[in-house]
Amino acid sequence: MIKPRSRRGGGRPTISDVARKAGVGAITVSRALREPARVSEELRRQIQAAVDDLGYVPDPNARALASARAEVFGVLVPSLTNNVFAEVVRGIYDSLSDSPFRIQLGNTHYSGLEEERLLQVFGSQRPAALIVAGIDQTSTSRKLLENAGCPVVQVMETGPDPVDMMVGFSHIDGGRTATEHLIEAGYRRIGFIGARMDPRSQRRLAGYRLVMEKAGLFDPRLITTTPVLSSVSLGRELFRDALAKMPTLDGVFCNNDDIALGVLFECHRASIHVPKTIGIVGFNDLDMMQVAFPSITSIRTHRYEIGRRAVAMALAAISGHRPQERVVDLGFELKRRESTAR
Amino acid sequence: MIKPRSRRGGGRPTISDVARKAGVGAITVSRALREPARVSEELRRQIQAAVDDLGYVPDPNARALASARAEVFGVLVPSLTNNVFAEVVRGIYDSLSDSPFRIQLGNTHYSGLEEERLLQVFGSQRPAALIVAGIDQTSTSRKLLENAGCPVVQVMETGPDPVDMMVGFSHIDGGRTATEHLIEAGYRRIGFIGARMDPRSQRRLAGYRLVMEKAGLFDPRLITTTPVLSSVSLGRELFRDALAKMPTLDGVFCNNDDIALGVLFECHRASIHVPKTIGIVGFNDLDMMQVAFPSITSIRTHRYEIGRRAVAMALAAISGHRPQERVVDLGFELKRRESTAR
DNA sequence: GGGGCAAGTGGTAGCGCTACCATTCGGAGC
DNA sequence: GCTCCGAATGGTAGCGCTACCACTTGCCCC
Repeated sequence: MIKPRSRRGGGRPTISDVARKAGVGAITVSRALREPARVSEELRRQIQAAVDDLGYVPDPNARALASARAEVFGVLVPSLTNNVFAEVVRGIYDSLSDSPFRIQLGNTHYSGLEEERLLQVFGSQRPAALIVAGIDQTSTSRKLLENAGCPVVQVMETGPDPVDMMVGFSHIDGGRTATEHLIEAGYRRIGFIGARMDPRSQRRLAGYRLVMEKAGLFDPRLITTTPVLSSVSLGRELFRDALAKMPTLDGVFCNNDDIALGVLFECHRASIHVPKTIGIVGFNDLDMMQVAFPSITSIRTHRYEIGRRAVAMALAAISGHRPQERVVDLGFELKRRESTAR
Repeated sequence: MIKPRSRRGGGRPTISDVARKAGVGAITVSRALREPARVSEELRRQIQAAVDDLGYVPDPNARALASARAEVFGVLVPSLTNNVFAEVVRGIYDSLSDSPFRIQLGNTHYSGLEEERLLQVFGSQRPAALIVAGIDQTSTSRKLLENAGCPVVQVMETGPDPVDMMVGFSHIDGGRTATEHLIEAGYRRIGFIGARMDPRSQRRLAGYRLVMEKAGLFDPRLITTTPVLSSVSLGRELFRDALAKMPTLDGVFCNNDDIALGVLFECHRASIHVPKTIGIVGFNDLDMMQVAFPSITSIRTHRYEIGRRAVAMALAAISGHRPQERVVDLGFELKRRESTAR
């Protein structure tokens, strides 16, 4: 006694239903869907008709199992709410929206261990590509990436030793540029304020320090940081700390724009004139920086473009045309605004 | 001639490798992994040892195919960069990080058509649950949700007719509360400024209108909206438009906090005193509202909690304990601040 | 005019896992 | 002592798809 079909499947049409209806073999349907060029015009039309008629949608799980490759991009970012990564992710989504690839997004919470765990999980799906934020993976993570058997793109930063490919920019140079700008604008007692000091923030700080030392302006008491997650209100508090520690402060380079905004608000509240008494430079150049009053000088980074480029490189690699340049530096731009126009 | 194993598989250990090593049947391994209670202590230990030894990780695709159910939560939001949805998504991620469920995140770009397309794609995976933003699905989307064969949670809003479950709050009431507050604070020529007027913004506007009409203060020229995506700089522009149209404006209820911040900055720039000349109320209560100078009155919404609750309800439904309350209203809170303290 | 070759099509045999149904075995119940 | 039952385990047969290898044409080339 044989139950005819769909004992478990829930009765959705399968590829054989389509094949039967179109009067062809199942493989031909499979091919028509994946490599239309290899199927004759005629059959393609018949098959398409059958597909439309039955409302057939291929089962991605069966597909992944049979081909040992899932049409999934694994994406690992340290935060979902940080606008910076949200923009990168948006770039990735927009670039993949017309492709068959799905996206598996993971949140590492800035934790190397969490990253390892997620890479393990993602790897078990045999993804088509992996995009990970940062270049400071643990050695375990690095090994997982190297053995993933798919293109890997590290994003947000550039560095000397890519697992596979990289798209980003130099955070040291960003920190350097911001600090040089403050010095050129005439500021001398320039503080660094930073929250959630992840490796990228550390490098911005390193850039700041290089420039300050070279100018003979460095003083460790100018630096105010915390591992706490960044926010506008934290920016305000850190600025107050910095000022208490160093009342002669005349400028600040902030870790990011949230902090910069917090500094600006505190200046308003305490009637500290910006840019006369204090100059402010942010990092990332969120939309609101140009609207703020006074508008805030910031380092514009190309987050959305990083996402797009990462996908483009991964897709190229998947189709066998691995790009010449394994490391792409998208740079950044200093946006001079009122907050440093002394 | 038989090639022994892993013709395509890439040589990763499979469940039969584990079974052989542990000296048990493959099913027993499967059970030990999924329902440990049904396997004896003894075998469980042996199996665990074999798993650890081989570094076995189950293949989620094979699992999904065999069980006709993927361990995936499909999540559909209209924007990835809007902090409001980012917070909801973060709540969802945090709630699922210790579960076997993966997350498939889709970006509908506020488009009903895009939502339909994504529901189609997500549905083809047989997800364990679906979480979608909003309650205004197209009839096609609604049908797809109803036939998804899994728990469905609509989030961000409450309404009378859930597909399955709902977690959110009433945007009409939010708009009403914000407007009432402005009137109570002594403002009369109260404008509404809104960007990207999605259904939720429309309902906030409806709440505003109800209250204004009831108070005999309504005037259509008080309303300034645009379908353009919201941003701080757009808030500034819209406020200028509103003021040009209606110079006697003495208060604004903003669609969201970005717009409110743009209004505040423009007030600074134009030396319009807040709250004396203009009162400002935002919506969502982002962290920066309380730091702004002057701090901005806003309607605090519980985005993160909405994400967590949605997952909790879905998980309960999956395990067969569908919650009594199908519609959960998490409410909101008016945060009175300096921007309306006349 | 026969071999060679490419294009088009199909059959078979899995991919790695779990649903479904045995099967075994020890102990409770009469 | 026998039946009955539940707990523990295993075998078989797929889930829906694609890799791999035929096989059939038609046509070009020498």
